[in-house]
Amino acid sequence: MISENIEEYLETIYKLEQDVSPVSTSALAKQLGISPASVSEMAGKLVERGLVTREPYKGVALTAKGKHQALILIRRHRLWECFLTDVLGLSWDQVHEEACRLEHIASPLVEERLAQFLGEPETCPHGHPMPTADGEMVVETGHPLAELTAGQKARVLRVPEGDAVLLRYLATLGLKPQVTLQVEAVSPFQGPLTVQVGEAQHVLGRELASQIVVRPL
Amino acid sequence: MISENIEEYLETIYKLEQDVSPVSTSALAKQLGISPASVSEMAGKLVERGLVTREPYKGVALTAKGKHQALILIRRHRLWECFLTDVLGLSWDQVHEEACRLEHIASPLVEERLAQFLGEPETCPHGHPMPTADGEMVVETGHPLAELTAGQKARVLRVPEGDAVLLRYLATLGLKPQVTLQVEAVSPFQGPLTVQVGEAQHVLGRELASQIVVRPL
DNA sequence: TGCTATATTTAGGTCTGCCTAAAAAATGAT
DNA sequence: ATCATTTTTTAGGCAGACCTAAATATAGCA
Repeated sequence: MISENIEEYLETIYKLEQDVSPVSTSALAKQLGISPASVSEMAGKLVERGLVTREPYKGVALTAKGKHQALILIRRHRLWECFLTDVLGLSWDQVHEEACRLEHIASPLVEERLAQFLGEPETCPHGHPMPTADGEMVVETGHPLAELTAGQKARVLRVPEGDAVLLRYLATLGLKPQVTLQVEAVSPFQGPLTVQVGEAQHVLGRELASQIVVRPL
Repeated sequence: MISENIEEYLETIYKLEQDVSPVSTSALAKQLGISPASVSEMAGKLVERGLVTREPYKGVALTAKGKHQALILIRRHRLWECFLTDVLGLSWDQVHEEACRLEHIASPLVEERLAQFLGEPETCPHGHPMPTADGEMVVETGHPLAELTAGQKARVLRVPEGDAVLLRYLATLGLKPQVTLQVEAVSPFQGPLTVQVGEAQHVLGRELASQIVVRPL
């Protein structure tokens, strides 16, 4: 009844809405890699189905129903990611793309059994929280690493999930969820941060550091 | 490059070709649950892609390329079936349908890792052989249970995979691959067979018995 | 052999989801 | 406040995969 396509829209709208709501046509088009015209057209269909509300020339926002759907999708996505890393041993930069396809497939039964088998994981391999089976999600509040000051210690909460190149780099630094680190120095004027991770010290660009969410200790 | 749709066609043609080749338009249409007209149209596209050969008004047959593709699909299908039963604990009547969707998703990497994780299974839960990663399959020769005579012992090789109702019934009889049985009696005039399975005796209609493939002992 | 019944193919149409190009609305800079 | 730029929407089209109805080919039987 809800096509894979529509599922992709819902998920993408959900993610973009974390930053700004409503989500503009162009932002959605860019993220989905299709033309704004197509998005505008599809927005109408999503409204018809009661999945989003729309303010013409402003953008779309998920309804409760749409949000619920999106969270179910995100749950399935993240469960598959856990499966692919923990069970099949894929690396964390490979699993997002695979899970993007698998998420549309899992029936509620498979979703439930998979969650049980994995031990009801609380986060995906990148540290993002697992929505519950009934479509609720609690996001642990944190701060971008870039906001810390010299001397502060913190634990990594989550890292971006979609950028494979970035993830491979973070893996070499040992910067993954649960790891604790200490900021050694913060260069002024949006300069890089020096952080201690385990035995090693690394210099991180401000742009990169702002994408890593941590909890100061 | 090859759509899910085309994958379904290839798989279905492969299965129907086990009985008769070339596969007629109407047989394919019936199996896929779509109109003969649509099949006829798609047959042309499959020819263009070099996946089948076609004799107008006769039917289609897989080329080497098409057959290879089909076997890869069947491998993925059966690997997912193993996963769903052995790992997630679904019953054998539930897994075919789920695997029909999953088979289109597995990348070669996931396929390989899944096979390793499952211990390179030789058959699916219904006893059908697993094609190799390079698209080869050896089918153990057997006989329909219906062909046995009274007194013969046999081991079950495989049962039909697609009919959930049938599978639930067979499960209650304990008639699954690897099980040994003995034919107690064969009623004449296409009548039922009486078979001993473990401690129990069951009466099987001839139609049912002809769908169960066994190896006489 | 000829005719009827069945199977197959062709023709024309629908729906989904994308596209480009053009029109309309909003934004922002002077 | 106006005008140029950007964003959004509308209009018209295309491809994939399905449909029904009509035309054509095959096959079985008298």
